[in-house]
Amino acid sequence: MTVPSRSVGQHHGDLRAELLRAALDLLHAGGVEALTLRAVARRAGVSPGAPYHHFADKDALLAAVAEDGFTRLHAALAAATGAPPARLRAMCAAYTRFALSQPALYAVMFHPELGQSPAMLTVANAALATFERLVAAVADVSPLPGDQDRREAALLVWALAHGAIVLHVGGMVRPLTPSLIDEDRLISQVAAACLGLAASGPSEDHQDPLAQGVVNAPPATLDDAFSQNRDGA
Amino acid sequence: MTVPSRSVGQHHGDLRAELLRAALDLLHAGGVEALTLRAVARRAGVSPGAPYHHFADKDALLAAVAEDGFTRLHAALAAATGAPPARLRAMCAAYTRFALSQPALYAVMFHPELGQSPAMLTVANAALATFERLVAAVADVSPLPGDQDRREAALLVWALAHGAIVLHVGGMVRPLTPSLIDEDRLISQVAAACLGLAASGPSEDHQDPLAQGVVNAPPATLDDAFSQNRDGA
DNA sequence: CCCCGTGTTGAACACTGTTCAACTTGCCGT
DNA sequence: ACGGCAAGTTGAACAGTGTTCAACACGGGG
Repeated sequence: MTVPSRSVGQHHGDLRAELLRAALDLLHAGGVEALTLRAVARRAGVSPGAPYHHFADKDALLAAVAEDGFTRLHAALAAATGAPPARLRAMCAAYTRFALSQPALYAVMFHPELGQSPAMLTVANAALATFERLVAAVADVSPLPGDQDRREAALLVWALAHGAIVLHVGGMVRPLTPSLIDEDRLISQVAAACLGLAASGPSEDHQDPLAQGVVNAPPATLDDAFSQNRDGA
Repeated sequence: MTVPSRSVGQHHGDLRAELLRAALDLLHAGGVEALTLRAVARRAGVSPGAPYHHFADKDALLAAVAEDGFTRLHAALAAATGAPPARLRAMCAAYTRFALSQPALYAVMFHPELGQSPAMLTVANAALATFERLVAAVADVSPLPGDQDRREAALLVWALAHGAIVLHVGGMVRPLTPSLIDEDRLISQVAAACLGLAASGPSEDHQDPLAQGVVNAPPATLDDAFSQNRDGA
């Protein structure tokens, strides 16, 4: 059988990794549309049919690229430190910075009609788990409104960050509000909004140190609306 | 000169509209990747080079499709009625329903590395203006936190809805939390979260009627705020 | 030593977006 | 009423894409 994961290959020493590297280079250089299978093979110095011995499909290559991206995103999120409330802000900043620093990779990761493997979803799930744990930590400080599930709250935090980033890099926001939202401001906006969304319990008793940013909404008390919506569904 | 917008064409009575219609049909039937320029021409019964006399590019066709989509989205948003807080919920529901009922069109509208024309951005801006006015109305009821700009608040509302929808239809959320988020639940979540995000002022004094049905809450008694928003527009 | 299987090639196929010379067709001026 | 003009359309072509496949090279095991 000779498990194929360790067969280093004859001609090029493990071509698979080199293909992934070439794909990332092309993605970083020329965007998503420059990431063609033939160009990847060309850049790796092999024939156009060679990648099919390492990836079943172009989508499989894309999925592998996305998986790698999610791994690095997970690491970037895990590197955000601090006490729970401030850490959520640091995490949102790390997330936004990751996406804005390599938007093409981010697009591949999240626009995956182009390739979406179970392995990729596993890593994506791990990244979400980081968010989820953090939202749970924030919820310990100021409890989540109603009986809102922490995973759903984390999902909403993720959705807000993702939506803001996608609208921004997709060129939707910038022409709408020219020069009003730059990158740093976007980071602050997302971080502040995520904080307000994740932990929207009463907090005027303890002044959080997170209240110093650009916008930073003081949390409110809409718990009843949330909870009443929750039990109805 | 004979302004070309009214030349109905010789062979087919205005082919441009028929091409757009064919594109929408293909989009609805087979998704984004089925929307090929040749297939559009095939479905309209013309040769593959014919569309180039009505659209400069494939991206121009896509942009026209997106523009039409934004027009219909704008109409759907404007059709959401009710007093400000409940109306924001109805609007989120209308938005989510629009996106979920035709996800391929929504993808074309918002993933526009494929075609993005000034006309399309104008219509998109109009749709955002609807959100913005509504957020302003909600802000009149319960003021926005801090000195947060209303346009930015509307953008964040939009970002949250967009992110949740994209993660949902992109298959990111479903496999992560299987069978936990269905469409109705997503609508409720987005609506509730948008409400919490847009108007995060104290609200325990007046029990909002927005806390009941999933969509289309009966109107409340906050018309003054709404009218105040209306005359401003 | 030869054989065998993995890895690779390069040519092929069907398809895409795009261009262009030639042709058709309706409208307008004279 | 007729000829000409310009817009509309065609169908073939080109480059480039994803994908497949018979043939070939090269390593290690008998």
